Amino acid sequence: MKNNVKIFRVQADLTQHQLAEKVGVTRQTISLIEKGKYNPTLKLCLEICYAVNKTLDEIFWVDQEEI
Amino acid sequence: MKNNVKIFRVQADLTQHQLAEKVGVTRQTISLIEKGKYNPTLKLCLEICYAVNKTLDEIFWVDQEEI
DNA sequence: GAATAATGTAATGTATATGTTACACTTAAA
DNA sequence: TTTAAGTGTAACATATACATTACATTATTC
Repeated sequence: MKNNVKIFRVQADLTQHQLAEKVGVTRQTISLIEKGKYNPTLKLCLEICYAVNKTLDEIFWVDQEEI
Repeated sequence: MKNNVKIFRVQADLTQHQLAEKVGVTRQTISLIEKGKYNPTLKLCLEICYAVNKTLDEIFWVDQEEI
C-alpha cells in the first residue's frame, strides 16, 4: 500500500512520534504505514489527513493497476 | 463511519451482492459498511472506488467534527 | 565520542474487520 | 399469493490492524 504519508508528515514538520500522538496510535503503526506494510483503516487514514491538513485522495489514492 | 457507498452503488446500478463480488468481499460486509457499522480498510475503500468509478474523497470523506 | 532523537523492526498479545452460515423481512415478478 | 431477489442482522470462526515491549541503527548535538 504505497502512500504519501511520509511526504506530508515531513512537510508538516512532524516526527513519526508527533504524528502518532496527534492521531492516537503508536509510532510503530505510523512507521509501518509509511513503509507500505500496513493496510490502515479508513478512520486512521482520516485522522492522518486531519493531522497534516490533506485529503484522502492526496495522501492515499493509488490507481487500480498499482494497488 | 458515515459514507456515500449506497448512493454511488445504486447510481452504478449495482446490488450489494454485485458490488461485493466486484470488490471481493461478502454481501454482509458491504451491507455493514453502508450502514456505517464497519471501519473498512483502505484497500477495500479503494476497491469500492474503482467499482463505482468514484474517488476516496467523494465516497469516504467526512469532516473531522463528524467522525 | 558519549548522549539523545528519530527511525526500523521483531515477538507477542488484543481488538476488530471480514468470512461463513443461517434466518427473517420486504418487495417485485410470475 | 407464491417465488425469488434484495437487504438486515445474529452467532461463531479467522485473519490482520494495532498495541506493547524491546532492541538496533543512524544522525545530531553536547
